[in-house]
Amino acid sequence: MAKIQTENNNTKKDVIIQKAAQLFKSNSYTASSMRELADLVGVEAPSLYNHIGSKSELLQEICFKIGNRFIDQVEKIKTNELSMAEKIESVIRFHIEIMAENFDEVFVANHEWKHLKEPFLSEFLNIRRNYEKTLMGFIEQGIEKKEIKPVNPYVAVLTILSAVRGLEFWQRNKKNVSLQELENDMVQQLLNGIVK
Amino acid sequence: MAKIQTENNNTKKDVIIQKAAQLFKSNSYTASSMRELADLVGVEAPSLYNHIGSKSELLQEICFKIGNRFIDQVEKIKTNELSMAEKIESVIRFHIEIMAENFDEVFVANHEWKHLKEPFLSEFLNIRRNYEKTLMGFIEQGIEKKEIKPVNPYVAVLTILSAVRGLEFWQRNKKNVSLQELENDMVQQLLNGIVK
DNA sequence: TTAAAAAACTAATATCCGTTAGTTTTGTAC
DNA sequence: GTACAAAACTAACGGATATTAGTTTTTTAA
Repeated sequence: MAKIQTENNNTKKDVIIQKAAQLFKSNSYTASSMRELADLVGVEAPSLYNHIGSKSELLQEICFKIGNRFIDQVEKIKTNELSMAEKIESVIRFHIEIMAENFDEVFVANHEWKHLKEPFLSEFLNIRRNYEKTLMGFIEQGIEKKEIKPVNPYVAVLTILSAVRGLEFWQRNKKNVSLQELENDMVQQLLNGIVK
Repeated sequence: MAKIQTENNNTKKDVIIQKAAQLFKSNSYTASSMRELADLVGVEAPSLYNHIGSKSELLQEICFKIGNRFIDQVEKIKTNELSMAEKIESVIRFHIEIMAENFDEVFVANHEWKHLKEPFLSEFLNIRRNYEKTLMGFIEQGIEKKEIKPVNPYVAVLTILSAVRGLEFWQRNKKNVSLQELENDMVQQLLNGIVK
């Protein structure tokens, strides 16, 4: 009889969620079946339900785990004493770092949130909207303090968030670019541009 | 008996494809059913097959229509006589414009290409890889000519393409920002940065 | 050793999916 | 008007889906 293998302090539910993120990333949420997930976990499909409530619960866990991670980080930055330009730089850097550490989950949260069921969908969108408002606040204050050019804060936040999302396409194992180089170059371009 | 309504020079197939893009965008490709599409078109599901071959053919048409549109534009830019910095600016601008004109199709091509079947999947990835190489060439030549800072071309292209993709989240009808303002601000940030 | 709880299993359910077959209605050309 | 083609329809197929019910095996704790 097969058994779910856990490591460290992970519960069996944690293992299922991690494998779900891996599966949902490579095959999308709706096209992934619980049977495929069970194969990946090494167990029959109905056995999964001893540990989880439903397929959509898996998506919820992934999306909110990642959502909360971003919120925690930005709250820390809110209360520290950096200049606004430095705060924005910090945001770009932790985005890249969270993505590098939780590649599958971030990918799934970014791509599959629309399949969340109510009330989770509304809650997720609400969290995201508030997060964006916080970042827009950084830009606005930076403009007031003459650290930042007088750009449209909405466009600046949209540009930054979209750019860091592009890491999804970064081929981790191809020796093209190291994460460190990528992070530095992206920060440079978004803050200072590429034209001489 | 219901009938598919066409306008201008559109064939009925064109109508189906356009509605499919709309549906796939709001609900993703795999979660969209041919019955839902039929409802949207105003006809019974089997009737669709008088005009199309299969569900996956719809995805192919959408992805390659958009893919070819980008290729055509970049080919024009390749052979004109702008500076490299101006070429890059042109690329950013036509990306934004194509997205604005073909919102649904671009969204679907960006998000659902992974559900293309072979050999179309390989062909699509090949097209995209070549497209990115062309853009990296612009950056490299710009660096040689001292128009562009000595950045990593791969990172620069990744940043630019990801940033313009962010238009997906732009709320067209909310009076936040006009397309013109958005385009100008994004070009400014990607080329010249936001920090004073 | 034994009783209870946890976690696996098999079998099955109702539902939905893309698509085909076969038929009927609608539009077109003489 | 009549013949033909285009495009709609209804009915149905085989297969996949998430999940439940009920049972058996394994682990845990005394």
